[in-house]
Amino acid sequence: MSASLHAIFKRIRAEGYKLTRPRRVVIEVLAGGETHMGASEIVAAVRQKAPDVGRASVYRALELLTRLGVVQVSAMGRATTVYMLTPACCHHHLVCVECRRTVELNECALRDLEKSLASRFGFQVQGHLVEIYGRCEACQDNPGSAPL
Amino acid sequence: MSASLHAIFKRIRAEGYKLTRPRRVVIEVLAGGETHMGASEIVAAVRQKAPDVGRASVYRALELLTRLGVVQVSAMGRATTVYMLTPACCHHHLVCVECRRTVELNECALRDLEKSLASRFGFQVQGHLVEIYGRCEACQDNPGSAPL
DNA sequence: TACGAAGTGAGATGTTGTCTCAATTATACG
DNA sequence: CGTATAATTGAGACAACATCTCACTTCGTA
Repeated sequence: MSASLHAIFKRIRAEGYKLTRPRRVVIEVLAGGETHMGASEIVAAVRQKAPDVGRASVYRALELLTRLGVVQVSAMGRATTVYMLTPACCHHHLVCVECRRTVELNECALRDLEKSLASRFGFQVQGHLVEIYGRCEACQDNPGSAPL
Repeated sequence: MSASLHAIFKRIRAEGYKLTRPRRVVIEVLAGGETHMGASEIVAAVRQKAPDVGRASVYRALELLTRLGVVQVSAMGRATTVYMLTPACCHHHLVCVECRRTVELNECALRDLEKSLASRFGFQVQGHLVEIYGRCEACQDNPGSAPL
């Protein structure tokens, strides 16, 4: 699914950051849980594995991991941010704007684009996220019935 | 840039929703401001044009407009959601994870994919958003110096 | 023009994210 | 293998962001 935990740990050290308990546990939680989790879910899961880890450290870990490209943040088409480990291979989301149900795709239309960006803008690409918004089959008939 | 305001207003009525003052002003603000705005910016701008509009109505309008595909929400690679009018044509973001500076692209690698999704999943595509994460040229040398 | 449903404003409430600072800990080095 | 030290942490205050409730207003229809 994504890079092995070991590889991620190594990466953190290689970038000059310490591999601390909060960081380790956050990564483990993200790797073991749903494909994408809300902040509160992550905090809860982390504190179940390691009750002495503070909330702030979870956010700080997510911040760092996002900067390193290990974690991606998405609004999933609404004003609720979710976090996920950056998938090793390309990964698109089909997000229903009514019910928020999500289909994950494993195809990629962007490999070539990504390469050209590096040379044209001097941009160091870490990964990308594609979100396609619309209504899933179920919600085309009864819009406005979103569960949340 | 995006569909004309008039077309959006028509669309709201066509979907059976009322074209109210808060909704009109939110759309005008999004059309007139930066390409993407934070929630608080939008609220401030709306209240400048129409001081009697409540905060909740701004959020409600954004919610509706998102469901209609008129507005898109993005986390811009971090835990801060921004809102923008859905661009008429394809629109990619290059988001720097260090400083959050953003480059906008006007090319599209997804037209074909989008079509095939409609038939394969019965998904009614409204639009898509591509976010490519990495470090911009300036931030490759001094990571960790993000302004926010 | 009057009616009814949809939408609204205000502010309480809930959630999410950030900050500060003394105490702790991971790593490099002797 | 200890020790120095700079990075990191935990707790909880704080701030920002988002949602909810409910009495009142307004849009669109007839």
